[in-house]
Amino acid sequence: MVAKPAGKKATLTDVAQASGVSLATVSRVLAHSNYPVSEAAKKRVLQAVAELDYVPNMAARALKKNTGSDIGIILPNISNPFYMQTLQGISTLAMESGHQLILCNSMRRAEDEHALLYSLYERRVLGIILSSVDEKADTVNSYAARGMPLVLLDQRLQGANCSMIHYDTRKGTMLAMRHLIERGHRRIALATLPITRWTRHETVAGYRDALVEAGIGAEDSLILVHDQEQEMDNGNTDLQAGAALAARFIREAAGATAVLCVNDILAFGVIQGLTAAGLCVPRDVSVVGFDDILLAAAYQPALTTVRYPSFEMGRFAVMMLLDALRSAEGREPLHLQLEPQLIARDTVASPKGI
Amino acid sequence: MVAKPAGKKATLTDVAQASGVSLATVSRVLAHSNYPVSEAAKKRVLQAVAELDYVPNMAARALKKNTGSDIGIILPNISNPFYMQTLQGISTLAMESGHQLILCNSMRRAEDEHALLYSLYERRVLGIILSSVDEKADTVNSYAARGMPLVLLDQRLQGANCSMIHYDTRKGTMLAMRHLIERGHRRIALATLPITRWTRHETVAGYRDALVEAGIGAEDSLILVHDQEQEMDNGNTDLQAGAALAARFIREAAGATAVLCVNDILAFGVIQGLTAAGLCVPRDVSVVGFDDILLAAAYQPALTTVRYPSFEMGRFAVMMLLDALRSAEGREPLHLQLEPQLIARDTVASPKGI
DNA sequence: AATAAAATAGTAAACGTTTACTATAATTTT
DNA sequence: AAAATTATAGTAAACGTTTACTATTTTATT
Repeated sequence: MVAKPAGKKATLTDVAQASGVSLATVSRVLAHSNYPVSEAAKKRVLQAVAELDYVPNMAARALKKNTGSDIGIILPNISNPFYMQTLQGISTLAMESGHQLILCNSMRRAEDEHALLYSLYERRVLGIILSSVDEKADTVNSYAARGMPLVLLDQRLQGANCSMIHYDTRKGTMLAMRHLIERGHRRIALATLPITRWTRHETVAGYRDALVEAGIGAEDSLILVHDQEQEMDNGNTDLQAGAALAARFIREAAGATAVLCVNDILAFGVIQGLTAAGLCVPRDVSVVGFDDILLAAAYQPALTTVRYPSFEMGRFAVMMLLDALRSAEGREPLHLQLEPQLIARDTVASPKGI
Repeated sequence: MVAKPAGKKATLTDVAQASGVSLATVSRVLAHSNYPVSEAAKKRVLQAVAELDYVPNMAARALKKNTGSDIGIILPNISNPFYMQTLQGISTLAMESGHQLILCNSMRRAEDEHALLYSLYERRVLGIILSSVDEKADTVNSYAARGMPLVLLDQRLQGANCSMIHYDTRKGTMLAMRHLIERGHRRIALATLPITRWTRHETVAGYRDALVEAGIGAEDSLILVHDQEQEMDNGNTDLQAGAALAARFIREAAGATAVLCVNDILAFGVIQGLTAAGLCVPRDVSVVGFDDILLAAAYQPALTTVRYPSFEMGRFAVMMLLDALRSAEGREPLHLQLEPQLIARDTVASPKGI
């Protein structure tokens, strides 16, 4: 409680001296070793600790034991509400299991991502949870080969030799498409961000599959991809991209009665753009999003969307990491796929005239 | 590039051996010391590093140099979009200045917060950015007295002996109130979460001040505080709290034409509750929020709110920390107050009949 | 009562760095 | 050309822990 004036911090040696026992005994008491120590000695040590305001030095411990207890996590963009939930899941489980989190932000730049991976490796983190912006698996594999446990978050990187966790995006997309088709929509647009990640490719595939399945046949002119550079990402860009895509929808997607948006924020942007142009959702155009972020339900009209269990994804990512740590060296990478769920709310209606 | 088979990781000694120079020379090359080393030696060292896939051990370095380079951050709830922006600001500046972030989640529990503070102290972080849920300043002060640089985020803790950064909440509240009053509102309710933190007290004070200023006079029956336990916070609670408060507004705030909500999410909840009860915003009731989260602009109707520069708050928090580190020991704690700004959008109208 | 096992305590050697010293060669300065 | 710097290299002592050994005492087992 009482703060020491200043000066150097007390060390184990100081405590040993003050309590009249050996260095080893002090260490045993303080590191909660299961080596037996008499109650008397324990008491004296604890008292000296309190008197000297001794605080263990984790760097020394980490050096000696040659292992930290931290988990590294690299995200491309912290301010995406979607990752927030995931981060909450990660943090919850990490804390429960006594690990601390080193949070890194790659800002969507592959070179920053590489630098961060390296610095996490330097720190000897236990493992790394990564949502990579690198489209090649080389870097990731080089760390995997060095024995660093890695979990790829929300993606499936071709040729990557590590565990991955992601959603069944194709299925999710089909869920959304069927929902629209069942309500009578035939011309359905897809509003998407650049198709780089695997998950986006899956979305496009699911979109086409559903169209074919329904006997409508795919028509790529209805795939609206937002090409604009996403340099400075202040989190606002998805919203703006949505508005821009709404404009293109009106111009280019003649006769389309519905639009599928690859995430909820994008959907909000689209709805905003549509509304600004005098169109009414869902009367004139139906809209479906992805993710089911917290605000999807609060939106007016409440957003119909495909729910991905983002909190759970975070928890599972940590679980996979811990599991990889427990089991011996040679463990096969795990692939986990989480199930999507359609949440029908108020942005979908039957097209006019039906 | 090439991964080593397995085995122990290479150390400085290994590199020294492989390159035929001394340990000291290797260290000098690798730690970017300004001690002169011949080009020839440097080259040989670098080559050996590549061959052995040597990676420095940060724990050893931290031990020897007796200082880490990490910044700790403790938030009560990561999944609040408001903190997200702040976190982005923190992370951006931290990264620019070469620091890593240890992210901790106190889950709104004071005892967890204490444990986290201790473990950050154990790690010898450079400083801590804290949004405390503890209403006493004792714990914080004990770390401040031990010389740990601390920045309190988004709050002003009475008697705390450390730097703080927060918004001018009272002014922000008055801004919002004046906006409503100017448009003819006379009976204005305040929808708030439990009044624990200093910032909430300021809100209430600002609310009363504005009412008095306008010659209306404060009437506490229009202050609606959501008392419910906020045990498990999945981020959804503010939304639900808002809906609950909307119900109370309708029951208890007879004749009120507007409601001020202490954050945007709460405002969304209130609007939802109001709408569900058949009331129209802003025709029947005007609503104002606080924070201006990303989605406030995208909401339908777009939310009128008081913007707090949350991204900047994050940046400033890191700046204050770095500043405290640069300047010698005895530095007075800083108090920084950020200016609010009213963002007039579509949830405020003149009351009916005017 | 003798022996084996467990409990308790201490000594000293790591862990992988950085850096204060010391030492020598190369370069300036006078 | 001698003296004073400067550049370069090496040795060895920390930094604050943990833990393998060794040594002693206590307790349990026969």
